[in-house]
Amino acid sequence: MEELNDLLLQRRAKLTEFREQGINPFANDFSVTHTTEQFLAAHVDDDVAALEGCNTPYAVAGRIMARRDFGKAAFIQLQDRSGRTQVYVGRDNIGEEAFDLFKRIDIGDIVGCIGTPFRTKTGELSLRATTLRLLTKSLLPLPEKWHGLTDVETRYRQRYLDLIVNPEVREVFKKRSRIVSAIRDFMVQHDFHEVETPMMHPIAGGATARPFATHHNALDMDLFLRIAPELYLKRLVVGGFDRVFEINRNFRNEGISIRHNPEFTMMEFYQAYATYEDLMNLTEQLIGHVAQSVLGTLEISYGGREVDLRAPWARLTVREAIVKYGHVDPTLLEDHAAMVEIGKGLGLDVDLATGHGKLLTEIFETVAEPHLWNPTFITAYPTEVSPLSRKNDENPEIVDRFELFVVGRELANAFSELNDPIDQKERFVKQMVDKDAGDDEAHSMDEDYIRALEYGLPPTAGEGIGIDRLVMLLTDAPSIRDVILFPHMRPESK
RNA sequence: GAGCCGGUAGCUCAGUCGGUAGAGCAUCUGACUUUUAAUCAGAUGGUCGUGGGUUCGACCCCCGCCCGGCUCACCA
Repeated sequence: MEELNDLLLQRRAKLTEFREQGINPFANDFSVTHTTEQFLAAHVDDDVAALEGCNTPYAVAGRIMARRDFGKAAFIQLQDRSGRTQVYVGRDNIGEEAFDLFKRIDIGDIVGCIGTPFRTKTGELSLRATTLRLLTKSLLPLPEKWHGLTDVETRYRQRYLDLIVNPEVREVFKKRSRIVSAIRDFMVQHDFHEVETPMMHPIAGGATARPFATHHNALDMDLFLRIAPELYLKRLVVGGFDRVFEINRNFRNEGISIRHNPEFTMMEFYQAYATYEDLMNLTEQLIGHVAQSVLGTLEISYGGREVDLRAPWARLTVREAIVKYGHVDPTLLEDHAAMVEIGKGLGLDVDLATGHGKLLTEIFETVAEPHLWNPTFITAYPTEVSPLSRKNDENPEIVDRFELFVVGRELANAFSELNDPIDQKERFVKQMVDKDAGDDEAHSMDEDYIRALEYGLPPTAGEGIGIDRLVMLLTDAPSIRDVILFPHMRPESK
């Protein structure tokens, strides 16, 4: 048996009372004509006198967020998807019977009001209700009006409550929606074709990460939630979709942090007959377009610091960044023993057996990444850490790849694709060796992908952009949980 | 997975050398027909995350566990 405290019992008692009086506490027959925003916008310029004779009826509906009672009249704040408006409820206007009902209506209840506009003594445009109906009885009390709901655990677990009481949270998610729309608009304008590829993969490929495993009963086969759509999207380029993109979830069975959620949203796109350098230009334009259309500016603020998104963005190689931010003597960059010592000095778990490319990457991440505040493209990644990238024509030790960093975080990863099926097969084979040696993040062999490459993948560049992180940047959110409606949580303890 | 911090009324928070828990808002009762965190008077409301231990006595001290936050590790 569920235990109910006084607050809950009182509301249930009112529910029963309403039913006994023939009032449906979950009515579904109220027609709304306007949002609160439309109502306010219609009369924003009208003064007291102009509204005097205004008999235009407005029917609005929403949740009661506050009420201020004066015996035979009251003001309530009605909240709908567009915002809030104040409604004046007077006994003389709605009648005695309706007013009796109104007196038993709680904050949190959802009501429908029909009325006409007027301005109060203090000048606030309000709705004078002539009809007020209960549409949904709320059985749980809302958080306090002044401090609201701040407990982060409750905010994430009961996002509906967070959304009811915290308008800035609603704004973040509205903005997230506009950001995704702006991205789609941009991609479609640039002749990219949107697709959806499998979320359940027999082989988890396209990235190095531990997957979630699941099982298909009827087929009696193991499947993995995808860690990246990459290999499917490139199959589509083979198929002739020269420009494709997908915005969807990836799943990685790894740690949770302020910037990692087990499921996260990524846009991946592929453009045939383009190089990673073309994608740097496209990325500047894309993020510029999104920021401009959603925020109206390219000069934004994150965590109290200015971020300048205006193109062109800085471009540095991994080695240049190490020299610039790590103050490393450039003549030592290729001296493995010296660099191992520098790595150890930084507290990295490296030794002489560590590959030079991996070593440089780790040093870069430690000394440079946190300083890359304004958008910066980092290029010339070691081949060793880039199994799917095309080797640079002049220097096979590096690949044609960039990563984009903003506010000290990786936001995008892109490269000219490896389209030589023989080279690709060799790299898969090497990964299989690593896997057998115990590296459970190593790539698996994907025979069908090799077959697709054998038909011929045109020269192509591809990129992945972390949508959650982009939203964090553009909404000034400190944690990825603030931009994911239902972030992953352990089950509530009973 | 490790370290640090936290969990007290519906919400936001106090609290004590270890002596049986308090405020504001919400709720309930009453007053009030132009308020803006309305106001005034009164009242109700708690297994102090959970399970042990120490103690005459534990919200407080000790141990285990659960949940969360931050940092680190893995990674995007």
